[in-house]
Amino acid sequence: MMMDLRRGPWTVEEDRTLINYIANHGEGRWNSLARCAGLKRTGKSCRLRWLNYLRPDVRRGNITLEEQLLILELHSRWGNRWSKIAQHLPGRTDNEIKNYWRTRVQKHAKQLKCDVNSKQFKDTMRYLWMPRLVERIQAANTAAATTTANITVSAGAPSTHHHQFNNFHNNNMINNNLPISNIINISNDFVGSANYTPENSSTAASSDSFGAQFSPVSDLTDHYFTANNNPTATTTTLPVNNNSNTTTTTTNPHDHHQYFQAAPSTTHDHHQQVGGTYYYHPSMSTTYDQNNMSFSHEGLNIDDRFQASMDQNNQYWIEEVDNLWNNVDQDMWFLQ
DNA sequence: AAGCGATCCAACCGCCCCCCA
DNA sequence: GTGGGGGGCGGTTGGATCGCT
Repeated sequence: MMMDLRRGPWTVEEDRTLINYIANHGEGRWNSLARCAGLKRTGKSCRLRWLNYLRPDVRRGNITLEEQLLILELHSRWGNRWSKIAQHLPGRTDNEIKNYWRTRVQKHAKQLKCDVNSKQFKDTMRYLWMPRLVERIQAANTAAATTTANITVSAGAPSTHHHQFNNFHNNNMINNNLPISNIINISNDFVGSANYTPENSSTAASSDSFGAQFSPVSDLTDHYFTANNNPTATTTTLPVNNNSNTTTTTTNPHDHHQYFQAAPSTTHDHHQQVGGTYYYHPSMSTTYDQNNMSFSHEGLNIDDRFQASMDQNNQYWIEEVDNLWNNVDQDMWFLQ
């Protein structure tokens, strides 16, 4: 029997129903899940809503420089294998990466009047944009390293999302004035970061770097993300809904976190992780030596690195993420 | 302030593969 | 072996928002 199925945007009530159901019964078997939860949605719709939006470890906000670099690199290897690429960017969804690629990269290819699949364009990516990214990442980190202590977390890029569950994530990731140590500690999955250091950064786009290759993906990503298994409770304040200015102080987010962790995952891909919240910070964990094609770790521990770079980096990646794509003239010259 | 094109991104679609009865 | 359901994946759409004139 064909029951009337809802389509289009999810309501807060539907979200809540899905979240509660998954918290109690786990995910998977999406069609029966949709039925049993009383959602008038297809299983696919539920799956997508959960994986791309509601699951607690989904990471929102602008794509960082490091993430851009990784996306370019991985895409050059695997093409449009979005889910495969997403596996190497914790908290990012294939959908998000795909959207990023289409809106930024493909748009730029169009501006340059060349095919996104052409060798020309791929060379431009590898030999111009990627070194350019590396430079910017290094510049951001160099500036960040000069920043000193006692930093509290301030809003980086204001989220355009207003949904209560997004606010939940965003509040916990960057928008709360929590001490850094708390932010770090409520993570029990990943604190990911990276720092590419080209051998000769001031001429990274010059001929010296043209032949340089990045290390194999496994090397790259193994070094990108390091685990932090030190969960600690904290408290936060959540907006009640998008149309209201009222807020409510809930149980700590880590309780919520544990709540989600109760639900076992039954999927088999990169979405396997149900529990956990990513607290990623894009800075200064690992240094990539392009000449030796190897990585090395900085001596600082993760808290120090995080503290030292937080403020600066927030500023930098807002300003510089867009600049990557704004040198059309230079790119044109390169193409010729 | 209004109109309008550009941009973003959540959600959907269709195809395909895998697994199990 | 095979048919059907579940689910993964890449491509596309459409509504909301942005930003420029």
